[in-house]
Amino acid sequence: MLQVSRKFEYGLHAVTYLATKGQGRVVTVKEMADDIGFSQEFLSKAMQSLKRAGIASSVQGVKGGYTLGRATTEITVADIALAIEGKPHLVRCGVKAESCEVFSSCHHRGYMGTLQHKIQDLLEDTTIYSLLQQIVP
Amino acid sequence: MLQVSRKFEYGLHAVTYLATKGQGRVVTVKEMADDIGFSQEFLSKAMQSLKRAGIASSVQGVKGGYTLGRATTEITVADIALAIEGKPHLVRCGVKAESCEVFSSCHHRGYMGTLQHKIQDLLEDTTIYSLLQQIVP
DNA sequence: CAGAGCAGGACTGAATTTGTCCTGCTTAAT
DNA sequence: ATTAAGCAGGACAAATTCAGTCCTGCTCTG
Ligand code: FES
Ligand code: FES
Repeated sequence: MLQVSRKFEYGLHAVTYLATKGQGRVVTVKEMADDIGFSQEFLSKAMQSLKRAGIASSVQGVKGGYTLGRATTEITVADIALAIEGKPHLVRCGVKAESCEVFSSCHHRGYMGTLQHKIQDLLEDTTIYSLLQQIVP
Repeated sequence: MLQVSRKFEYGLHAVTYLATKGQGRVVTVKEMADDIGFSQEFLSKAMQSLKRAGIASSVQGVKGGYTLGRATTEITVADIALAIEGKPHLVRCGVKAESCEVFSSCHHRGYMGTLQHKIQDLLEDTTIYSLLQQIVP
């Protein structure tokens, strides 16, 4: 259906939220969830993915929580998508060739590949920094 | 997961298939399905969607089948996507606002909107004609 | 050492996708 | 007129994916 996953939306919200809080500030999942209006458990999953990708970094124990792992100019929307949804596969043969019954006779595999690339480029062109700039106050 | 639906793949295959057969030629679903290697029943669904959108036109009765509804230069990938998957909704609030719990506090709705537009533009930029040109013989 | 909070696996329910089936309608050919 | 090929489309079933919950363990502060 060419729709972004909910987990990705959670992640993007979380990152912009952290960004507005400033780099140093450690924020707990509960605080974020309450503040934004998400399910705490599920947001936690998204944060874990972001952490593994280095986009967020975590502090454990009491007084723990999450911060951004790097500057907002160094985080693109593509990074978040990759962290949360994994490598994109616009078509099935992207994940494994056998999933396309007609692999050998396929005429548009090449096009779909470049299309995916172009979409990827769109996502890479937007950093969190520039995303925040776009907000009208 | 930002992946195109199988039905769309079926439809795209079908359109390029019809295109290579020439405008006048009426092709039956069975022929297409056998030839390409798809499930006849399911391909039939895709064809019905294409028909409703005017991309394909059908001939009923014995000796019936499908033809392209208009010239290959007048069919874009976006048309096929629209016919088969309906209007695209990259984010949920695109379909209805209530599906976003945080509609009022959302920072990236604007961006997602323009992103969707850009993707749409990519799809509109490719006609079936130009797609067929790209095939290396 | 108690408790706040992250890490992550397992699991469940919901939603969507994918595919099949069946019935009816249209028309060419006999 | 009858038959059969083929489209139209609704209903349904299976499979897959997504969304969300639960539970257990680990880490650190006070
Ligand atoms: S082989 Fe995958 S789209 Fe054709
Ligand atoms: S309101 Fe829909 S993405 Fe924010």
